[in-house]
Amino acid sequence: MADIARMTGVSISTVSRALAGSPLIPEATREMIAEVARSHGYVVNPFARGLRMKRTQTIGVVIPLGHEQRQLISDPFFLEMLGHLADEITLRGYEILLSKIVAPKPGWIDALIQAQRTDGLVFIGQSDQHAALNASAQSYDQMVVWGAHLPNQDYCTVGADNAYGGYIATRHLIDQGRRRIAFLGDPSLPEIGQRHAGYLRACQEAGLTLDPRLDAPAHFTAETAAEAADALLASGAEPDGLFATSDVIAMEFIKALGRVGKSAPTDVAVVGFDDSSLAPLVSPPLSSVRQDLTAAARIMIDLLFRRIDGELVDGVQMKPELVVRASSSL
Amino acid sequence: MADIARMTGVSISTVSRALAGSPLIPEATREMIAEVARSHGYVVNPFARGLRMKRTQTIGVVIPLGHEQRQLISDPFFLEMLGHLADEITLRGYEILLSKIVAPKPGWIDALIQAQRTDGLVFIGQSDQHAALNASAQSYDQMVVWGAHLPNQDYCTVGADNAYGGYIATRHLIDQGRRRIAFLGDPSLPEIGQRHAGYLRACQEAGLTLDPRLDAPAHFTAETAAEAADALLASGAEPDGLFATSDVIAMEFIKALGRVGKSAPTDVAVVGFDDSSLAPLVSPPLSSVRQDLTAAARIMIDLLFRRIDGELVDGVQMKPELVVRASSSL
DNA sequence: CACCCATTTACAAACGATTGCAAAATGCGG
DNA sequence: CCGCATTTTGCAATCGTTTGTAAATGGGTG
Repeated sequence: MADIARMTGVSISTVSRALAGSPLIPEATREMIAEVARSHGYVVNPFARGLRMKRTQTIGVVIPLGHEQRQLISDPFFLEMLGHLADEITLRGYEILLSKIVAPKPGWIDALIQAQRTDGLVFIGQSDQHAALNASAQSYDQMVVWGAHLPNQDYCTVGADNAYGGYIATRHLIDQGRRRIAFLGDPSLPEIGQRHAGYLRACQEAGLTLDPRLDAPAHFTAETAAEAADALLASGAEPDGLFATSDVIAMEFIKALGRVGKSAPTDVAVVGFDDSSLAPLVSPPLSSVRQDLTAAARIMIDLLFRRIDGELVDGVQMKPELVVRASSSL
Repeated sequence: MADIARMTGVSISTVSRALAGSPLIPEATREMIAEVARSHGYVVNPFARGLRMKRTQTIGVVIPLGHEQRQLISDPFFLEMLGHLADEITLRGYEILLSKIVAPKPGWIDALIQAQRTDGLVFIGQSDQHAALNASAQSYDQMVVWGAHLPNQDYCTVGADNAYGGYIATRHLIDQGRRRIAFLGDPSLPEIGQRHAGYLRACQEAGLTLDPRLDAPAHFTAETAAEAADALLASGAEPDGLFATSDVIAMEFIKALGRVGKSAPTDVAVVGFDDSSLAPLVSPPLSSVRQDLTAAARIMIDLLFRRIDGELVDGVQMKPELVVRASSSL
């Protein structure tokens, strides 16, 4: 900056003010300085600026993977969400600091905050870190989390109405005449727990008596989902409908069906969750509960910036919708 | 840091040296200081540190999307690569600054460099930015690019041997008795161009005369791929084999086949590229050319750090392998 | 006890910006 | 041509570190 000052014959402070667009600098001087800076490829040093301003112009995007280290790799949901978040953050002239946290240690969120590298944090999913998020939210407001809204929760979440999503998916299966409806997912995760509750409510409303063997835990990775699907089919529970809590799990189940000589939707009608980009591509095309991730990302970043500005805005819950394709209707 | 110095009764410089692990500080003092810092949740301010050291402890990961804005969203390749890169970078104690560049403007790479926010750059793919990469590489060494190695190229690439990949895919189709082998992809992109060359070589070696209608351009997004697939099938070219340059394109083609009452592999044997996580999930399971992304990411980051240390290492080309599944063999 | 060498520690100058305050330049009426 | 109000500009402190250099400390020696 000293160089630019010398070249333009003004002082360093004038250059700084001109480049920052201060009203103290007349337009003519300002343009002249900007032009010299541009032609010499000069840009302000973000570290010096950050040091002085105590602002990083950076948003941290965090992908917490509790026990599911490989989830990131197999589930397109993360990339779709990440892409939309990146667009929204870039749009506001901020940079993105990405953190993939594979085995969270106690205090990991506080470490992220203490590091002072970001002006705010977005978490893509709560994973199994509800308690940690709650603890950190006590003293740090600049964070927004994608996920379920839980009772007694002190952090700001944006997410689909998971219970409703589980309800409409199950309800749709019942409307198709299915009676032995299975569930595949890991209800210990907050979002999945709520989808599970919606599933139970739909079953109860329809007066279905639940065979406990139909209610199977399954993790997010393709491998464990395949095992869970095989186990479900071998259990003798004989499902004729399935609500899977992700598209990847649903697809693994359909493959498992094939292994025992059955198919969807003839033998089992299948509904997934996320309506990820691969749902319409597979065969049979997969019915799925759709969340609007473009809107979700916009809302998350909007809320985050308002929180950064000191406004303690609340979270938002979005209504998902069911997209019916061939996997669930004959 | 001044606070920690006061608490421990030493000077600021001693604290700094202790926390940096300098050999000037005896172990006892050093542990004491570290303990006080830890218990008070103190960590050095990365901006002050970066300002003084001219080191950011950050690697920029860049996803250039030339004209294919939506590619990121539909192709799992990026997430798989990003996940592995993140692991490797985190392992070395560096942070990740993510940039998704949707419509590159002239000078965009230099802007990234000038911004001085990173110690080095990794590009996931060259997109159509070969010239820009070459230009920036003249004066900036700390970058590694995933993609094709081109003649007269001044930047460091890591990538699969695309020509070989195209060759083994096509060769496999020929071995299956197929004679009218189509190509779907956009050869104007460097990587795809090389895969195309491999395809042509395999066809020539087998003495196949190429119907130009079999050689169809197709972009990476699901929508444009679907159009290209429909066009190919409507052209009268009557392919009995297909080499698609991504799994998503291959899956779109298989869907298009279904729309005209045909199927894979009976009517057309299909091979994709990337062996992404969805390839084994779809039906029929998709044959695909596999690149080892775990190893690729490790190599890229390794080369990048050696370049940061001033060692002008060359790029690496990796041998891909064909994974045969049901889509290409009866 | 003075001297010297090795360890430890402290001082102070960068690093590259921003900004409150004061000084200089400008414009304008009298 | 002077004085005053109003722009413009510049000085210098500050942000939180690192690190070269110098000083202090401690423990043998002669």
